[in-house]
Amino acid sequence: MADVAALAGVSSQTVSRVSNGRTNVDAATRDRVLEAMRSVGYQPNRAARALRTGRFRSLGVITFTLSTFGNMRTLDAIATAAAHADYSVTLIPLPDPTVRTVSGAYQRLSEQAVDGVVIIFEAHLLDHADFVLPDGLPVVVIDSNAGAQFTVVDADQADGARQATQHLLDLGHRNVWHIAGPDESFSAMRRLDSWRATLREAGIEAPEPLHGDWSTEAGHRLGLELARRDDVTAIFAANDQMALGAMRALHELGRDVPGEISVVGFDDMEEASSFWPPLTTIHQDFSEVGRLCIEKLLHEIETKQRAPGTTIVPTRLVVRSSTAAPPQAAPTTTSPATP
Amino acid sequence: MADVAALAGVSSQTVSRVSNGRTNVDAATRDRVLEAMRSVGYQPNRAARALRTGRFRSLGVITFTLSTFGNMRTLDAIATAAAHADYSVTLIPLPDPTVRTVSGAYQRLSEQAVDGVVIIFEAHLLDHADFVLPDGLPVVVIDSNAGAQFTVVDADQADGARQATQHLLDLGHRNVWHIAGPDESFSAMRRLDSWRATLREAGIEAPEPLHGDWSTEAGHRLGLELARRDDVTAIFAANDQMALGAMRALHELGRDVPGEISVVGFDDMEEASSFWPPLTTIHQDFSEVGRLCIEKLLHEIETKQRAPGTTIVPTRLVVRSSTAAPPQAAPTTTSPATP
DNA sequence: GTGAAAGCGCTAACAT
DNA sequence: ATGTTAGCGCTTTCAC
Repeated sequence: MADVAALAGVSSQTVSRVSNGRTNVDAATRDRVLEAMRSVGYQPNRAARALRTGRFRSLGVITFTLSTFGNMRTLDAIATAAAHADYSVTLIPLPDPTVRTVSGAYQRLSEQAVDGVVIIFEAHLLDHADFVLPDGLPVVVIDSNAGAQFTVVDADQADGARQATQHLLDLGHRNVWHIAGPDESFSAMRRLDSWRATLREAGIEAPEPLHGDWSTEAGHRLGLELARRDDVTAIFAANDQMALGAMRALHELGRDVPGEISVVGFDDMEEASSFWPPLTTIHQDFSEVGRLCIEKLLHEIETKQRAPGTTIVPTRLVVRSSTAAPPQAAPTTTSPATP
Repeated sequence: MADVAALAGVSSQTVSRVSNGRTNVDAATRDRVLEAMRSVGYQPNRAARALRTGRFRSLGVITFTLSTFGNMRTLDAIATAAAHADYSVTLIPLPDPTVRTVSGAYQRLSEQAVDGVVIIFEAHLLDHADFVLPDGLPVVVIDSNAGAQFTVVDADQADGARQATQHLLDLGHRNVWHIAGPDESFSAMRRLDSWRATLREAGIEAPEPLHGDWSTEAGHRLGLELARRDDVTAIFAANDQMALGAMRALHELGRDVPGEISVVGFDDMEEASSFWPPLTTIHQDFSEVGRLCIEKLLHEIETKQRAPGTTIVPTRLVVRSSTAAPPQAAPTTTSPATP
C-alpha cells in the first residue's frame, strides 16, 4: 500500500479511500491511484483490514455432514447468497459427536474468523459441553425448534407431511405407513408428528412408524418389512432416498408401484422425477431457505441486534407416478344423492 | 491477551508462547497462564495472527456448482481433510461464466484470505482475462489435463470408461452407445475418448456419441432417442444421473433393462444401488481424491515449492443388475476346440 | 525461561 | 479533498 501511495504521490490514507470505494476522492486523484495499484499489482490484505475493523466479511457454516441432499443444496444456496453480499463462506465440518467428544476440537468455535454462523443441525446438540459458541456471535439455525432462542429458518415440514399423507388418503387409502428419519432430527420428528396428526384427523389410528437414517439402504431394509405385509397399500417415506430404497424393495418382491402400493417421498431431489416409477414427493425450496438464512444473518450482523423467531418456507406436493388408488378401492361411483 | 498477561503476572509474550504451544515455558508459568486464559475467556484473534505471520490457515475451494454429485462428495472430503490439518475451508462459488464476465467479480481471487486453493473445474477456464489467480498461490486442480502447469489430482477417468465399455463387450454386445458429458468437461472428454479407443481396439467403429449436461433430464431426452432405435443393445452413460434418466426413457418405451438394453453409469453415487434395476457403474473414490488434494496442497504451502504433476486415483467397475448379455447373442456354447 | 520493543497493513479520528 | 497520527492483537527478534 505504501508503494502505491508513493507511486501515486498521495498518502496511504487516500489509497485506502480509493480501495474502499469512498466518494470523497477527486476523480483525477482516484485515477492516479487506480493506475498505481494496477502497476504495482496491489491487493488489499484481508487480515490487516479485519484486524482493524473487527469484521472478517466471512460467514461460517457448521454441519455434521455434507452428504445429504438437503444440506448440500442449502449450502450451495448459502454460498451463492453470501457471495452476492460480498461475504465469503467458511465451512466448519464437525466430526461425528462421539469423535468430537474425544478430540475436543472445536471447543471454541470462536477462533474461526467469522462474523456469524449458520448451523445446519439440531440446536440442542449445541448443549455439548465441548462445543462453545462465543457470546454475541450472530447465529441462524436450520432444522430446529429453537426459535425462541435463535433465529430459525426452515421449510414447512409439518405441512409437507400433511400434504403427503392427505394425498394418499384422498386417493382412497385406508391407512398410510411411515418410514421416518432418525429421532435426533427435528425435521424427521415434525414429519412424523404431522403424519400421525393427519391420520388421526381422518379418524385413523397410525400404525407403528419405522425408523431409518435417511439412507437408501435403510429405505430398502424397511421397505422389505413393509412389502411382506399384505395390509400395506401406502407408504410415506421421510425423504426421497428412503423412498427410493423402499421402491427397490417393492420391486424385488414383485409388488407393483403404484398398482399395489403407493409411495411418497420428501425433498424432491433432482433425480426423483427419473426414479421408476417417477416419485410423487414433497418439494422443498432449499434455495429459498439458504437465501433467507443469509438475509437474516446479515441483518443481525449489520444491526447488531438478535432477532429470534422462526421463518417458514412453504413446501408443496409434486404428484408424479408412484401413487394411485389402492387396489381394493371401489371405483368412485356416482353416489345416489348426486344426480 | 493483555488481560491474560496481567492476570497471570507475565508478559504478553509468554502468553503468546503458551497459546502456540511452545516448549520453552516453565510448567508452573504455563499453568498460571492457562488458568488466566480460562477465567478471562481468552481466544486468539485470527486476523492479528494472520497479519503477523502472513498465513491464514485457510484453504479456498473454487467451483462453479455444488449440485453435481461428484463435486459435493469431493468438497466433503476436502473439508474433512482440511479440518484434520487444522485448516478451515473457504468456499468460493463462481457465478456461471457469462454472468462472471459481466460482473467482473472475483477479478482478483487473491483478496480471499487463503493460503492455497483447490480448483474443481477445467483449468483452461482460468485463462479468462477477468479471472486472475495471484502469483505464487499454491493451487491444486481436479478434473484437468493441466498437469504440466499445476498439481493435478483426478480419478482414473480413462480406465473407468475402458472398464465400462469392456464389460459390455465381454457380455457379448456388438457395439456400445455413449451418452457423453459436455464438451467443456475434461472428464467427459476423457471418458469419451477412452470409450472410443476401447471399441476401436475391439475392431468396432464407435457410433456417434450423444452429448448431455450431466442431468437426469438430459439422460432422459437422449435415452429416448436411443430407445427408439432397434440396433442399440448397450449404453454407457458418462454419469449415473444420465444413466438414470436413460433407464427411465427405456422403461417408458417398454424396453427391458437389461433384457433388451444394458446400461452402465459412472460415479457410483449412493442411490445407484437402489435404482431399478440397480445400476452397474464405475466407482470413483471421491474421498481419496479430496484427501490427496489437501495433502498435496498442504505440502506445497509448507515447503513453498510448486510440484506440478498428475496423481491418478483408480476407479473400478461395480457390476449390479442393469447389464446382461444382448438378447440376440447366442448363449455361450462350449467351443469345439475346448472339451 | 522470560521480557521489551518493534512492526505486520490497514483504517478511524481528527486535522488541515 | 487530502494528510497525519495512532493503534487494532499478535509474533519475531533480541536482550537478559
